Amino acid sequence: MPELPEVEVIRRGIRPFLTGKSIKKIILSDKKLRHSVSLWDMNRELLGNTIVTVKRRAKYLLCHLDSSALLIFHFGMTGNLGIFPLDAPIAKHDHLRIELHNDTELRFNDTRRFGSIHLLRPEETVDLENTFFKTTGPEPFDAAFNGEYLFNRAKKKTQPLKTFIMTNATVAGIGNIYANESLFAARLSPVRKVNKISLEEWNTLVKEIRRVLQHAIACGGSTISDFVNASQESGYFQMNFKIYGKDGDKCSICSSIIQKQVVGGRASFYCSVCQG
DNA sequence: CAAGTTACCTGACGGC
DNA sequence: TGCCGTCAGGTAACTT
Repeated sequence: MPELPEVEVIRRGIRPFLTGKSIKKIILSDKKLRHSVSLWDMNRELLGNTIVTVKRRAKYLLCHLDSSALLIFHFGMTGNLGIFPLDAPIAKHDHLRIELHNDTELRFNDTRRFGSIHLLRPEETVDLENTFFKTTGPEPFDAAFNGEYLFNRAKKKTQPLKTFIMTNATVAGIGNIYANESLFAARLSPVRKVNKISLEEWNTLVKEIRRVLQHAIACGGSTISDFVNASQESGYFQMNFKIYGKDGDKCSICSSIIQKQVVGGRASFYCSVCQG
């Protein structure tokens, strides 16, 4: 379930193996992803071109080509990218293989196919923020993401706090796990109505979201479930969750029993004492 | 227009 | 043993 930290870890993991490499061959599986690209379009925009930078925006990974074309990956629930020797066995659910000129291969694997692959032609990449990312909110580490921004955005809404921060238009990259962890760190209840949150509380939440995400990136991304880091070694660092999946356990602050409740259709974990 | 619900997928797991 | 229901959650499309 790659959220922002996991995508960032994948990016850092594969970037050195991709930059400066040109694309020699592309192989697609016959399975459809949530969104995918035809082999014909891939070949036209990618073959013979060189990857110049690997970036991230929200939970998307962006491979910029020297032609200015852009190959974009979203990992959905179970997606992953890795670099392999050409003769490494093909895994079940490998949906895209991009052979590079140095006889290595970038492989996109996605068991549940909630992931997506997008390809933008050079002329489509000039103003990404107003096109592809038109509805995507600020990055959590951007100055634009601050207490005042959240306060103003929330004041006319009645949503639960957790749903609000998981909405990509509010802030990019926060999924269920880090929403739970950030709210616990900020001592805020997931079910609070967002129009009742004070500016001071929003400021605290911004600070805690950044701290939680930064910590997760530093831990190499979480290794929960089927996330595997870019070098394909499962779990080299394990993020220690304080609240996610801990229902029935004692709160690390006050020893009360951690509760589980569905909020906005998603499993939510919280301490009813600390996050009153 | 905001907010809530469902569809898309596979695999792991628990109950019987 | 094996069958079935449930759950996991990112996002878009849908309904209320």
